[in-house]
Order: sequence, then structure tokens, then C-alpha cells
Amino acid sequence: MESWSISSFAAVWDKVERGELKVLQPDFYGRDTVTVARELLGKVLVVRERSSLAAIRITETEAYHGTGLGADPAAHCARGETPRCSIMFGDPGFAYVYFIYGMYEMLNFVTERKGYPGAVLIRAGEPLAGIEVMKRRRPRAKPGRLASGPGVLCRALDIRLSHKGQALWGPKLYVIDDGYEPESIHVSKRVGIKVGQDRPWRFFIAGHPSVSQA
DNA sequence: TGAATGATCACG
DNA sequence: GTGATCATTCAT
Repeated sequence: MESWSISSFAAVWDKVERGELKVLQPDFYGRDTVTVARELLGKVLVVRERSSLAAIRITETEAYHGTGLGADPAAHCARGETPRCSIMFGDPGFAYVYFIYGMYEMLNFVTERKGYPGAVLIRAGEPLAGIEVMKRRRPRAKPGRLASGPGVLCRALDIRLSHKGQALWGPKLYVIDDGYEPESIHVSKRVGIKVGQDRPWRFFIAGHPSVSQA
């Protein structure tokens, strides 16, 4: 679809210092989870490698938040703070990564104010940079769908459990606003959950080839 | 439609 | 300690 000409981290940082790219700060995440999920569409996730980087443009997200009676039952935090989800109760702007189905990592961004739990699941993205290394990690995937799904997105970007707790403004993970504005954002029920289907908290860029469906 | 595959959590 | 569950993926 669209290519990102930047292929080295030095080039990214140069543009950040010149104000052409903006690294999202914790205040972006420290708001209502559903709003953050919607506004993350079109932002660029950069994973810093040794001397290069891998990057995707976020095209599909889901919101999970709340705890206690009446809270979103699909959220890990719904039944209170446990070792796995305690980071959701903490400061916003950090990665919440968990392992599921014995096979896949899932990448989330912690939202809301400290004390109230929330996170946005990053479900899909359009490959922008580091495409060769992503292909090596997912040799059977079609080029435009290297990160089309929350599990394979982590595979393509080599996001591991060890990334849990990483800040989203560096030095390993960066979420960047490069000025791109999605043309049309659609909303739907969340995918792959058995409860909480009444909440329309999935957001995606309409018609984008990296998204599973409309 | 179901197998793969293991961390997590609610029990006791 | 144990068993059910799970915000998935891919091949059948």
C-alpha cells in the first residue's frame, strides 16, 4: 500500500529531533481506553533492532478496561489485580505482553490513570520497514499481511514476554505520530472472546488490506 | 473444524 | 498441586 522510506533508527531519530515525527508520550495513553484505541489507528509502532528497525502502521485495535462488578468481563483486569495483569493497573504508556494458547504473544498498550486498569490490544498493522526481517520470521505470510493478527504481529516484530513493561517512548519500543490520518475508521464487536460481546470496542481502518475483515 | 501447546488462575 | 480456560493460527 504505502511505504515508509525510513529504514534506520538514526533516520527516525533525526526526524523526531527536527519535529517531523512525534513520539507519543504517556499523556496520550493516560485517557479513556476506547478513545486511545481509536486514536492509535494510523500510528506507527517501531521496534528497535540492533542497527535497524521494524515498523508497522497500526490498522486494528481493541479496548479492554475496567474491574469489579459490571466491568468488561473480557478484560483480564475484570476480576481484580493478578500477577499477570497488574501492569494494567499501573501507569499508562507501557507494553502489556502476555502469552496465550501455548503459542502466541499478544501486545497491548496500558491506558488510563494509575489505579484504574485498561489496555489496548494491537491486532494488526501494515508493514512499513524491516520487511525483509519480518518475512524471514514469517516466510509463509503474504507480504502485506505479515502482521495481520495479534499473534502473528508479535511474531513478525519479535515481540516477546520480555517486552512486558517496556515504555512506549523508547528505548526499545516507540509509537510515533507521522501525521497520517486514516480515511475511514470502522467499529465492531471484539474478536475471539466469548463474553463482553455487547461492547463495540474493536476499531480498524476500513478496507485496509492488513485487517482481517469488515 | 480441530489440533497445537503452555501460562495463568480459581479452586481446594 | 490440579484442571479448565484461553483477547490465536493454520492446515484439514
